[in-house]
Amino acid sequence: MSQKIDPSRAQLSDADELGHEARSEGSDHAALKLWLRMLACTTQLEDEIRRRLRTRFGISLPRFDYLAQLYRQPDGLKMKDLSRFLMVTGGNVTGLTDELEREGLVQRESSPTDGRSWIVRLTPQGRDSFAAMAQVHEQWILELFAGLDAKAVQQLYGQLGALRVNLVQQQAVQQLHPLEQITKDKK
Amino acid sequence: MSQKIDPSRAQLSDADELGHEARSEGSDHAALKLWLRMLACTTQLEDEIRRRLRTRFGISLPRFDYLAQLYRQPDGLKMKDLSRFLMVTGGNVTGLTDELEREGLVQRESSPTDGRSWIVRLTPQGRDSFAAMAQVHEQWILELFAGLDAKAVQQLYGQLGALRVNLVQQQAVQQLHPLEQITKDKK
DNA sequence: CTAAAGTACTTTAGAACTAAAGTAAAAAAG
DNA sequence: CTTTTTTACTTTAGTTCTAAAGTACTTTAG
Repeated sequence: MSQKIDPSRAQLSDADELGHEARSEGSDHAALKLWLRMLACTTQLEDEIRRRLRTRFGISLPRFDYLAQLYRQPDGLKMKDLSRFLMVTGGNVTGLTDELEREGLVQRESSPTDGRSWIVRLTPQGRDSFAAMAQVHEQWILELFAGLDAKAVQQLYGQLGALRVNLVQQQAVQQLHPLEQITKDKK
Repeated sequence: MSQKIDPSRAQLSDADELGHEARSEGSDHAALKLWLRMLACTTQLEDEIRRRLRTRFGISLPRFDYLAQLYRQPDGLKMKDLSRFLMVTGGNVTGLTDELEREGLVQRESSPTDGRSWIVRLTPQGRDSFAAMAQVHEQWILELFAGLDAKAVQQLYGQLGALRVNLVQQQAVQQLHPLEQITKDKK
């Protein structure tokens, strides 16, 4: 039997917890509380999406992200660039590429200009598979964010942007998710 | 040499990217873009905190979360409850407990009422260690969120709360982070 | 009571990563 | 040129998790 925890029973009831939280305005620790709530929301969403990708398409989130990155690069990408875009180590990209190549979704081609590099590219099958998944994926997101109206979405987006500017300045670190690039391009 | 990626060079420049994002209001895919930005912010913050905990205190984020959960339970917790609160499997709690016990930060005691259960509790050393770490941790959060003023923090907090209500309703899933409970209790 | 079902923890195998070292090609420095 | 350094990928060992099965105790139903 699985040991996967049942989050529905975790901790106190929704109403109770949310009640407490609603009353905590003006108290100290505001930034810490915000951070912990952000973390909880994101973790929960990510786990749910990971679960759906697994059960519906039999694919892991890291592989989905990998394919998303290649999807917008018809000419393929060097593995080094994939590693940068996905923010993972080169060793990880090697392993993912091995698996996805074995499954026929991507292919390695040796670079004509650099004997050290591989160019990785979606196969036609990989392109079709990802296109189908991306469409369903976006529907899931719309559904999971249905609790927020358009105005709240825009506000959140803007505030998180400000947060990110601060992080970038502090850490000289910045990274976009592959799908964010896709949506940007679509206008 | 390490292969850890250098996110400062990843993708396009900050100004370029953020410029594009600023212009994307009113476009389609708003929820998807919000989600991807949330994910990017949270991942970045989490990685940074993980890194700081590692270099400053030599502790992993999962262990920090584990200690945070016990910190507010002077009478200890059953491992089963720890597993629920931390949203990880029982096998994971077994492993973490083994390590933290070996390091002298927590101790197992057999439950007087249930022969199957262990009660896990911080040792005095564990309590002192965590208290010191938690204080520094909160300073880090204040610093990383310095880009947001008090009003923005409250707005974000509220909007994420609404998002969470929706998630809870959809999934019957709900979970608080251990530190969020701590701050709630402190008033 | 006793059998069946459930629960708490542990163990095992495996997935998805990282850091660090290894190999080979390219670029830079002399 | 030739040497040194850097770069692109791979390999290896180790970490942190999960799912599933195993063990032992407890609860429930007859």
